[in-house]
Amino acid sequence: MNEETTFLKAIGRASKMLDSHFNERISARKLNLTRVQYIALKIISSEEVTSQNNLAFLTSRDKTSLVRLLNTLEKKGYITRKTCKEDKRVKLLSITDAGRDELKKVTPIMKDIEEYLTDGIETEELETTIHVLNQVFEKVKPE
Amino acid sequence: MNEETTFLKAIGRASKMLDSHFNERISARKLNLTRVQYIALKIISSEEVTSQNNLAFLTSRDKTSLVRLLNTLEKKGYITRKTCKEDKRVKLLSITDAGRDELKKVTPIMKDIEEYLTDGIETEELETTIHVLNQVFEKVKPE
DNA sequence: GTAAATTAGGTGCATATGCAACTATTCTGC
DNA sequence: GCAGAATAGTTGCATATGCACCTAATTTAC
Repeated sequence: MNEETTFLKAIGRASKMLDSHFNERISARKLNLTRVQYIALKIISSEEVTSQNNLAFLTSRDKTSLVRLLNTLEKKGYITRKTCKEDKRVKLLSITDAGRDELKKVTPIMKDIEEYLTDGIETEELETTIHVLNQVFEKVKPE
Repeated sequence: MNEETTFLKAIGRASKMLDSHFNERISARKLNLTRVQYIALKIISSEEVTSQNNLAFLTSRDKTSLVRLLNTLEKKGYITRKTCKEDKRVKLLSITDAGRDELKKVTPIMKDIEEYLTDGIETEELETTIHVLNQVFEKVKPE
């Protein structure tokens, strides 16, 4: 075994499997959202007003990544972009009814996955894990 | 806060930050390996013989993803592909001297990152976290 | 022993990601 | 009040990823 990279490997593998598992469940139900699209759409639906840059910050992604992600969501008819009147550089994002419908279908799947993956793990172990992972995030997060 | 997705969110964010942090360190040193390229190259260097399909299995990735990853590594001169004599469908992968040199430069960076990220975390907490993450992996891994 | 199934590797297509460089707009310093 | 700095969004380029489908080689089933 590779002692010095056990921790990084564990994080990377778990994250990768989580993604695969999500995609499997989504495509099995013939739904139409990737994991990142889900994350973005959920934030857009819950925020009062969101700019693309703000969304990039909230998802810890480069703004260029968001541009293309939002192009896809817009093409699917799940969001709209509207130029802000006060600052014409800014585009305000909002979710459409179709987007809200899709979100309503995908959200319980996320919940199922969380339940499935955490089943059999002690509450205390789970809390420790979340705590440690959040420490990792805090240590290297931007800003 | 979003109670039902705390665990998944923590995994996703930590993994994402880990990747960003790796890329920052690599580009700061003007090195020439992405994280996935590093993972693949390391396996190729440590295995006696490796086929592309085996590497896809070992990295939990689709074989098409590996094809293109290996194209890149081959173009960089870090690996070679050789058709297997016993089974002409198979291509055997091996690392070149240039690949070994690059690997030698990147490996300590991975070690540094692991040390940096785990610094200040109790050994017991760390073990719990690795254990929990590996359970997640085992639950949803392929095969 | 040959046809059918399986396997290894590969392409085409769609999505995701980040860096560098760009445009348009707004802010700031003087 | 205008020049230069900063900011929001965008495009070009390179890499990564997986699915559907393809070709070539091997295995199997009869």
